Amino acid sequence: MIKYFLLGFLNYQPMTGYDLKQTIDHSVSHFWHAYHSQIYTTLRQMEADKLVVSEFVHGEGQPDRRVYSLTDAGRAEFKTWLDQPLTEMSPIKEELVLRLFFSASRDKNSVLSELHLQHDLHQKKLNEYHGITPHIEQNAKSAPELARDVLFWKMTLNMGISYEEMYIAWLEKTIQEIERM
Amino acid sequence: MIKYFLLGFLNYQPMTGYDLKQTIDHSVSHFWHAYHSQIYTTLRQMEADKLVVSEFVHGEGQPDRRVYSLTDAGRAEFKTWLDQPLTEMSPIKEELVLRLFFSASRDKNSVLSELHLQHDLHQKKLNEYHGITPHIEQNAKSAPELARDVLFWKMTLNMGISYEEMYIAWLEKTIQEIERM
DNA sequence: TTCGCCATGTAATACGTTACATGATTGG
DNA sequence: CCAATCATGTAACGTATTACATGGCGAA
Repeated sequence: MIKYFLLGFLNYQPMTGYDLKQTIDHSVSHFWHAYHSQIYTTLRQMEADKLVVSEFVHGEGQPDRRVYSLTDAGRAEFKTWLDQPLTEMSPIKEELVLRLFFSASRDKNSVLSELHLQHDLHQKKLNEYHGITPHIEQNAKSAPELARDVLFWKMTLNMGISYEEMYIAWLEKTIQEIERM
Repeated sequence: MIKYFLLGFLNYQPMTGYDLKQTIDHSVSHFWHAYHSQIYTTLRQMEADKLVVSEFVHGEGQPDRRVYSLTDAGRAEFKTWLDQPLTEMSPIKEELVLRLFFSASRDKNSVLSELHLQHDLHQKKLNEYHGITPHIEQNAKSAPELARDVLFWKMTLNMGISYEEMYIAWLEKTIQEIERM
């Protein structure tokens, strides 16, 4: 999976492992994440499989960088992946909900404070996402050739926003129910 | 993680690996899942760690069963886990959204049919969840000592329902936006 | 001078997933 | 008689996560 991810970003422009990590953290963190260790090792493997090629750029004053670019084979592999539709749902693993499932025996106040803490975290995420919107708009203006891409990026951001709004609403409802118990 | 999961269920009553798999699939599939291979090996390991003990029951006519029960150490370990609150958000990995992010170059109709397929899947899940509700109610009547637990189980089911409703609404909005492109 | 950022990697471990493997019973 | 369900496990592989490891630059 991370392979297609990296291919997808390198399809826009050549990048280093570090750039890819930054890009992932800043633009798709609402639906995916990856560790830098994973990114570097996967890139190496992809080069062995001839999906990418790297160029070592010696930085004068700056740190050295290894810049990866797609090969034709890499571009083809990416296209093949995109063209075969997803026929399953992505599984969910929500630790908070798992903990709540077993929380009947717990002290009411410690459950409540745990839920309040999560409420804070999700509220912060939501604010973050709202902050990204103008960022995307700007991208659209400065690079008109990406106009169509920008529309799709916005749709994925909307998913992040919808998810957090839903989560916050559920937390508030749940907190009220427990308080009333 | 799966360890605490299994401890949590065994805290209600002794069970076999098979029972645990069934229970997980039927009662918490909206926020967690596990493979039977994982369950059996984890149970063995937990027995080595003295968190559970197993009793081999030779089935006359029926298949043999290995029934696991919690030890005091297992019960304590579970309690310790429950008592230390979760301070982070569970990460999301949504393959559909990842694919959509890179879909600007794709044929509009193949994107749309992929989204329609997901719409179907999520609609089916939602219907399934609505089917579980009376099941839980019944559990509450036949085992009054679980009344408090049932309230928490319902809250987790509400999360599943909210999630699917949100997902379906987002899909419908996204489908409309792509159709208008 | 210390913290954070830039930049790269490796190693070890833990966890998840698919596939292999067996065999009895029950219902259509 | 065939498929589904009950019931248990192992093996191989693949991916994720944490920790280790290095070093320069710039700002407070």
